[in-house]
Amino acid sequence: MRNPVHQPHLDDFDRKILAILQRDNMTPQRTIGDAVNLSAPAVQRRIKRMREEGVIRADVSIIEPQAVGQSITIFVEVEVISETAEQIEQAKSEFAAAAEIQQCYYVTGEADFILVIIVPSMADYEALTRRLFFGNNNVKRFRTFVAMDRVKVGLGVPVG
Amino acid sequence: MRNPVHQPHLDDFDRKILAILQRDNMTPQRTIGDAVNLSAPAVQRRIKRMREEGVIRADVSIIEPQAVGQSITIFVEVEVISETAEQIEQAKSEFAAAAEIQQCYYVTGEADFILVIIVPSMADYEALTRRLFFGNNNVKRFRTFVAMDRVKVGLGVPVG
DNA sequence: CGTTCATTTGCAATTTTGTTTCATTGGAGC
DNA sequence: GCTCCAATGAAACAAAATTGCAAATGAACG
Repeated sequence: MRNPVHQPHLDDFDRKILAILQRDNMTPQRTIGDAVNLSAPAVQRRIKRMREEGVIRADVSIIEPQAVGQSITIFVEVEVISETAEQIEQAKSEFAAAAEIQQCYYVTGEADFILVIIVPSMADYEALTRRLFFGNNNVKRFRTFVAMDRVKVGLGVPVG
Repeated sequence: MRNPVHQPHLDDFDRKILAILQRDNMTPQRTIGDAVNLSAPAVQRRIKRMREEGVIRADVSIIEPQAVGQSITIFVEVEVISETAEQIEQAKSEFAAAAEIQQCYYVTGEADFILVIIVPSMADYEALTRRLFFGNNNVKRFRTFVAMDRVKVGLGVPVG
């Protein structure tokens, strides 16, 4: 997979295929072909190309966290003290390495990082804060938001 | 798919299978079988069961937003004025319906909702704020964070 | 300790799906 | 109008998923 996504030319077929795949990537290519008016091989070639170009990043099963005992979703805004390139890179790799951190973004605004964390219990979250925030002397402060309802969860993007 | 996930008994096999699937759900069942020491049909039955139980929510392709011209990721904390059940439900369905809103959580803390938004440009975001926030008289205030780097993005959960 | 019953498994056969081959089509440029 | 190039569909082929079935496993009970 090529890493930088320059400006891959995606036509209408590609976009329709993507729309289907990001809803259900187990859809048979023949079915996709019927939906977009293309033969199965044509669909397959386009999918293969988009994978190689990095348009399609991954193909995954989405697991219900509750089913595996990870029932609490938490947002954290983290503000750091020093924002040198080195310190930021350090924080990024630390956050990226934590299994409990499902998503991590480096942002502008009143915080530096926003984290999405999944844990089995608040006790686990508390332990995590000790390890990740109190145990890191470049963290100035952090603010916690506990999710009561995961209203809409996904990684779908508008393609049309 | 059964909606409520009661207490599905997941054994070690199931968890190992899930770990593989949420990394790459195109892995052949035979390969999974080799990895977990089970025959392909056994793997397939377990996957089928976990789909029916709702342990596996969906199977999707992950698309690189930039590749489809959606290059800006934005976090928004939304605070509402009235938190009656009715008003909250109203807000939930409104946010859930917006294609630009990739994720929406109802949270405790200094905000009521946290949104993850994907748009092609800041102009689009500005238009969206007018429609969604300024055009909604139950929104007290909202705070915007623009993502400079998507350090870690996914929906994987710890299964081990 | 042995029997029974329900569940899960592996193997083999079948069906479905993915992949490759190859001749054809439809333009773009000359 | 001709050539070249890229993309396509039909058919053949390969690989994977799914099903049927008999055997193995394990727990409950006598």
